[in-house]
Amino acid sequence: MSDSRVSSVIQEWVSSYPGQPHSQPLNPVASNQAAQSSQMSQMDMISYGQSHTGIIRGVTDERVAEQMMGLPYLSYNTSCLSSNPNSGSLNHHQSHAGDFSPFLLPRAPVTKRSISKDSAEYRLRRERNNVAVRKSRDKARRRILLTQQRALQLQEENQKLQMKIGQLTQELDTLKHILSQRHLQGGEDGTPQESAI
Amino acid sequence: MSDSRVSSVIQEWVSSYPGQPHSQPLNPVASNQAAQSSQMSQMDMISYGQSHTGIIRGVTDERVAEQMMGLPYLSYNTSCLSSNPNSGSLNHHQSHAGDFSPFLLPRAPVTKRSISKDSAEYRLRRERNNVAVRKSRDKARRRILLTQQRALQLQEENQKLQMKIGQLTQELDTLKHILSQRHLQGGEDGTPQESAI
DNA sequence: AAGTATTGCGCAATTC
DNA sequence: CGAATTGCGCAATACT
Repeated sequence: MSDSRVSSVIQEWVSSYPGQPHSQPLNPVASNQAAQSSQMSQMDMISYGQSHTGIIRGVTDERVAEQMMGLPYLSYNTSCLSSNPNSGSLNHHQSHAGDFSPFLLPRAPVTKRSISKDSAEYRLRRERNNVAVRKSRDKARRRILLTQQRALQLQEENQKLQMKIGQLTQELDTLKHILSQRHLQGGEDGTPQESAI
Repeated sequence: MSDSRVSSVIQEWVSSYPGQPHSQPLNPVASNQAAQSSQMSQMDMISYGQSHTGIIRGVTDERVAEQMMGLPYLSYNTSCLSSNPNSGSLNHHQSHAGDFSPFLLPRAPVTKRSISKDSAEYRLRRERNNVAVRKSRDKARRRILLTQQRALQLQEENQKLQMKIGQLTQELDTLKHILSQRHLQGGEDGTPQESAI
């Protein structure tokens, strides 16, 4: 019956959850300055490595500052400008970190690799990532949908099972009753049969 | 037992789905040029309507502009959306252009209220929206989580129920068998009780 | 080391 | 008008 249908859905659902997607987000990291693209555009450069504090920010931008402002909703720790690896207390691989002593000067930019936003390579990367993002989100949407459907089906199935259990239980009680009656009757009087289940 | 726990979870889950969130997405609208903030920043202005060819601002009337805003003009063009995961798609930026209904032409500077991105009001709006967005997403995340938990619990419960049905069925078969035996045998031997089931 | 997959974020358009 | 949603691109990460 519907079993086959359910099964298939479940299967799809299961396939949506391979082991573990990745690892739990748990990443409250402050990658806040993301949207700063608007201002960033002025710099037209982003450093892929640790573009540290001073470097990027601190540049003439009001918008950023404003964004840093109060967040009524779950305040964020806007304070540090991203790039700070240990921010969220994440284990991440802070890999290369000790290089610069506690005081790194904004200069000595260990600049990993600055890429011009005009660079063809940059655009290529961006476009690829955008594609990946869309793909990933579609996937997520489908997964969520499947989970919802799965939940609904399980709920239905559950009700049916409960119902069945109710029937079986009742039937069982009846039989037990009948049996006990007969047992008592052994050879004595003859009580009615109660054929009705 | 666990019932109470399940119930509570279910309740939470249910509360996460008030009737309908809003309405189905279905909105493939081309809001693509969103990220252009980098470029936009140069203009420092955004037109809420469709800026377009030459004519853009020139009108300052907010009210009128806002009314126009809600019009579903260029809503449909990138119909590529629906269910189509086509990751590799390059669909998406083709923008809105030339397809308007017979009436209403681009000519009337349908210009919307242009708001300076420097404007305090703008920043205020943005910040509020950002807060709302975060809130909304948190909510969504929680909802998804609840759905997953719900599905898992239902699954467990299901297994238990199946198991129980198996037991009951077996017990029932046994009793039926016993009963049939007695029926046939009348009142002779005493078949073992098989109390153990 | 390089490429893809995820995730949080802000923007802007829409919906309520 | 204002809050809630949603699709999108960006950048930082996580994973391969």
